[in-house]
Amino acid sequence: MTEGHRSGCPINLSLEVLGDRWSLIVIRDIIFGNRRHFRDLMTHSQEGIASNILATRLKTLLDEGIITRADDPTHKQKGIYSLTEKGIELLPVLAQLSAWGYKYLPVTEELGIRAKLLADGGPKLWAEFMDELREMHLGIKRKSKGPSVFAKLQAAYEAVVAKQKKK
Amino acid sequence: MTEGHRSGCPINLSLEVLGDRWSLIVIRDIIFGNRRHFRDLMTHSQEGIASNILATRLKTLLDEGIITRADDPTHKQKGIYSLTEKGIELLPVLAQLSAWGYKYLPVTEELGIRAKLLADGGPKLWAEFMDELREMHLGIKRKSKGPSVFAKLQAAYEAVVAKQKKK
DNA sequence: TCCAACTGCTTGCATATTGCAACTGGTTGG
DNA sequence: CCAACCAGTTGCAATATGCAAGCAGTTGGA
Repeated sequence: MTEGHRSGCPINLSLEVLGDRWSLIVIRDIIFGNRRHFRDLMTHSQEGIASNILATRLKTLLDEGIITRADDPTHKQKGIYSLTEKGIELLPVLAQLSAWGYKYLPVTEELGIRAKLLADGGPKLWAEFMDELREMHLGIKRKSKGPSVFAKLQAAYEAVVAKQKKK
Repeated sequence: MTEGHRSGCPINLSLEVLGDRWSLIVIRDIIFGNRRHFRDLMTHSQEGIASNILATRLKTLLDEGIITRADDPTHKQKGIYSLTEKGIELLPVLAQLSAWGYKYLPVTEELGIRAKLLADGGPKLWAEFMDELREMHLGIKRKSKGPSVFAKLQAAYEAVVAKQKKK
């Protein structure tokens, strides 16, 4: 039942899967940056993840059923990584974690804006975003209600960056 | 501003503090098990944390202002660890993480019951619990509304354990 | 008064993980 | 045909983890 696990506690089991400095960073970039390829995740990472670490993380996320990998029809070597429902439901975890970080840690303005919008929007906004993720990653159509949460978060980020450049 | 940090992203900064296999386990035991002493945290841990690891984690949690340490008047060597407001506000993070683990990982019944109750109760229950934690750790009185969330979670856990023994 | 048990840790050492940089084998488009 | 791009792999040094034992002090009971 609990073979190989330290305990059957849900928090512990979650930490055994996600409790390191990189796994949730990868999930974050897939969700908020819509990065779907290996190179994309590696080179556009704010934190500069090393290729071997990215490779091992993607492997364990695959093994855990948090993401899937499909061949990209446009390029024989490219793989497309997608979130599963299990992966999509990590959004509330990321949202709470980012809300806490936003409140208590030295967040930069441009990288904090998404956290602020997510925290202000609350669970209702998260659910809407998760529906968009289901469309993007699982192909499940949703009733579109105007501009997507994804687009709004992205636009807010870019607006802050543009404002900073003017200074 | 961001000295020594990989990036100013709130998720990243949170992971730099909490992103390992043990930090949130310690917070969990303080919150849900009300373990306040070193030995208490060490010997009653479900996962069997080693003393050196516990010591380094407590030190970084102190440095980060997530917990505080006070001398125990009943024993010159004992220290009492308490949560700060910053630590108490990790409850929603733990709640989301445990909800995810409860849904997707091989949780045992007795250790999953708290996750279930927390998930069912939602943010309103979490807020109530956080008020109790403020009373227990910060000495901030609250208007008591009958049995505490802490007690209810503990009772539910013990009921499951008792039921299992009968079998 | 003495001693066993308990207190919060520290130390030494083996093993595992991380992080960096270079490299591999293959694909693609011009 | 070749430079640029693709998803990783490999080797190696530095760091972190995990285990067991030990330490200096405190406490409570006989």
